[in-house]
Amino acid sequence: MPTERPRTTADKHDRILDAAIDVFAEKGFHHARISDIAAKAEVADGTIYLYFRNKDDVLITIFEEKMGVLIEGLKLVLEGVDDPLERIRTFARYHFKQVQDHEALAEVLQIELRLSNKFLKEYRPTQLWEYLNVFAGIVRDGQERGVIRQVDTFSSMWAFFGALDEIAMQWVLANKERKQRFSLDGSAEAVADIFVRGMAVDPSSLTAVPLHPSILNPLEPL
Amino acid sequence: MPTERPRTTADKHDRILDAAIDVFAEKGFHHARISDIAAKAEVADGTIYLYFRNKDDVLITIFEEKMGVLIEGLKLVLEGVDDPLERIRTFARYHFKQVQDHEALAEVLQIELRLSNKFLKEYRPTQLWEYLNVFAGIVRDGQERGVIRQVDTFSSMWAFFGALDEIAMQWVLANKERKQRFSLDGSAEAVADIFVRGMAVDPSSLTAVPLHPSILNPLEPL
Amino acid sequence: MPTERPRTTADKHDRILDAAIDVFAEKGFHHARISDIAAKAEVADGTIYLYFRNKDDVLITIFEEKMGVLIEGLKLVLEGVDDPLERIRTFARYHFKQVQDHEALAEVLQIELRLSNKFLKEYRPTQLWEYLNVFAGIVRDGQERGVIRQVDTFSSMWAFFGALDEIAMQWVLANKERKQRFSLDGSAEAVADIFVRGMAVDPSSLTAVPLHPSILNPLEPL
Amino acid sequence: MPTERPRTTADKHDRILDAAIDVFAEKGFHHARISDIAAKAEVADGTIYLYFRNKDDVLITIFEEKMGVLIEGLKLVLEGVDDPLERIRTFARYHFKQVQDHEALAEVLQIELRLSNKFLKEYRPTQLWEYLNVFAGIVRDGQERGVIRQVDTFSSMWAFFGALDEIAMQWVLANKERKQRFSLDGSAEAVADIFVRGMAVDPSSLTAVPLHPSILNPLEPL
DNA sequence: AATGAATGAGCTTTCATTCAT
DNA sequence: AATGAATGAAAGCTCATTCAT
Repeated sequence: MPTERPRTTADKHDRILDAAIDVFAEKGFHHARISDIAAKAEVADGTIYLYFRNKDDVLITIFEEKMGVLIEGLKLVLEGVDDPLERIRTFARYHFKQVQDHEALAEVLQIELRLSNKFLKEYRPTQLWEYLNVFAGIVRDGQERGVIRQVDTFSSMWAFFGALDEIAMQWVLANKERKQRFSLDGSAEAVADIFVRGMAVDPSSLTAVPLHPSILNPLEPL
Repeated sequence: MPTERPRTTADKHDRILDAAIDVFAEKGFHHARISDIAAKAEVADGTIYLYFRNKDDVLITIFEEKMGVLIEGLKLVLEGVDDPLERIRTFARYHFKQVQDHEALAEVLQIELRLSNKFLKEYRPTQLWEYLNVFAGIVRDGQERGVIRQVDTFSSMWAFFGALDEIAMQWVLANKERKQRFSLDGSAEAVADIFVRGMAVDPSSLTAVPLHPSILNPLEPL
Repeated sequence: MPTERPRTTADKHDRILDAAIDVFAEKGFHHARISDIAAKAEVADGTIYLYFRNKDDVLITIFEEKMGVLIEGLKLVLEGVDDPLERIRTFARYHFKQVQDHEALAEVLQIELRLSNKFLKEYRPTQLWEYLNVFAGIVRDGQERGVIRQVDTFSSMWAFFGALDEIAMQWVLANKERKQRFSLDGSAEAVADIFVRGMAVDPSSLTAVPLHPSILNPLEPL
Repeated sequence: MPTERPRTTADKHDRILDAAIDVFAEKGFHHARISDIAAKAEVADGTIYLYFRNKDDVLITIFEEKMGVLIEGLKLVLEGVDDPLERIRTFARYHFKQVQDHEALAEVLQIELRLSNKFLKEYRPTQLWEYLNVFAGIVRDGQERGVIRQVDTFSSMWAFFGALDEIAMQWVLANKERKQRFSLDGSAEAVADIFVRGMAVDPSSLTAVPLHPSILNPLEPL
């Protein structure tokens, strides 16, 4: 099976994926050529087909493997937090932290991923569901503990992810100059605050969070 | 300029656009051929280039014109509502109502639009900003009236849109069988409730909204 | 017959031809669009087809009509010259004078005419043969009068025309700056001198023509 | 760079070029399809783009490479001739010999080359200038030796080339039947004789060349 | 006679994928 | 396992020409 990583040359698999992330981020999935990826990974074009079924498979593998790492990391940071409401804030902070730390990957996961019809129409993004399931778990736990309202799990988890995702996309799409005035940290607090208060049983008990304006001129199109 | 509608044959412009919405929704932007659109619109391939510069222009025009209509409609329904918090609920209901009533258009606006690199990387979606500006206006008004907290406008508006958009995408991507068990109406209330409570100055005054589970098996991947 | 000029609107025929000369000269035959010609002639695209069979016909008509005028003019200037050798010089001077006075037309006749496969492979340029026949007549007359050697008529007439044509093409292709340093008048004398001496029975009787260098840096490619 | 010949498959480059010469000669540059050339060269369409940038590049490469060979050959035959006036005759004979020996190539160089706007308006035919420079060199040498008059180098070299070129074109354009009655050898002597006598310091010393009529009915249009 | 909107045939070029070495 | 030359399908766009008005 070509997708399975040959042990002896494990680094080629990763070199191709890393090259693909850069090329996809720079040119977009559809304009990225296999030969671009091959050149950047310093392998022959044909070699890519020893490790991946096709171009779509490269994209999907990026998604699977990188999401796997993200989920691992997410679970790790959540281990250190007990309060369900605080865990929601931690989730939001973690999400934006990863976007900032892995900008090219973020661009691919945010944007280019959607460029693959294969992905949107045939592929079932299992890993995305697992990522969301972590949120659903927090909510269920909070409900059992009586600190989170009986909100609709499906709607709230997709709403939460959609909120994070959309803001991340705005950040990814922002140019350099605008990025400097764009505080993802501020956005993390703002979004988390809305969801925490919106889902808490007793929002009045929450300490007021000072306003962290995420960006100047919020209504000026990018 | 080819994009300008010749007065004498006004309907061809619209016929092409409507055909394009259907074809884009069915095949996706990249797999849709100009000849598919032409055939569905019952015009010659070349005729499309009398009305639009190129394939991208067809997509962008769909966006511009249809978003314009949506914004008009949104403003209209909001005119009948005074309370800022209730206006937020109205916004969410309107958004999902449109998705349900114009499914093919929704699919294009949700998904295919993003397939165009042109759109994401060069085009500035002014109309989207105007759509969001309506939400920002509600928030500012609510803050002046003292019913909405001093939330970060930029983060909250994109979070709100991202939440609506993501749920709408899940609905659009759902198959028939799953769509039947998927209540967008329920989602509208759920999402609106989170944002209203999350941004309200005094959430405790709000009547408890009964849970409308939007979907069964929330965690079963589509 | 569409090529026949309708008497009532004679000017449209000419306006189209003149517009076509300019457009062909500027863009080249193959890159010139019928709509370009129509726009410049201030008529509708379809109108051109009332006067000409097709695009090729426009080019061929330019050739036929304009060559006709050139032949008329050539015969006129030759009427005033008796000596066969001097008539050859007059021919050369006339040829280059026309090129200079009708630059766009020259460009079309020199270059664009050859772009039409129709012209080169199917069309018989009768008018060109008549133009050359004038030269052949001069040669025959000179031979009868005993001042011109028994040269091969066919070779000498095409050689003469080729010499004039090639130099004219270099002038037409030259840019502005180079054209200023390029004396077609000088070239006329130089070429005529070679042919006159080359074909004269008694070249030693000819007065030496002072050198008129036609251009500086003769070997610097255009 | 695709134009650079990969060493391992050297013959494909030449096979494509030779196929292109035949196809261009038969159909003309504009009507020749890449797929025609590919079929004749027995390669895939795409393969052509591994060796050439585009269709224009195929034509230009034909010109560059074949002219290079012609220049080599010209210099070679001239090496064996010392007298400048005789070298001019040798040049003319060589030119027409090549036209006869490489008819398809001649047709492309004569005619189709001019069909490419790229060639005439952007490309600088350096090799053509080098070809002419050989003639200029003969003239300068003859002038130093005192056997050639102080003729204008630029005018005389283009006139000489134009004369050869025009007669070659008439031969190329002639049909089979007419070609049989068309003696390029006779034309070579006739043209050379005019130029030699026209440029010689002392034409009277030259032995009279017997008339070789190049063609019957010189004035009957092809 | 004149218009110009509409037609649709036609073709270069790209690039994911294959496979002989 | 690795290479990279070769393949060939696929489609957006142009523009000469037509014809209803």
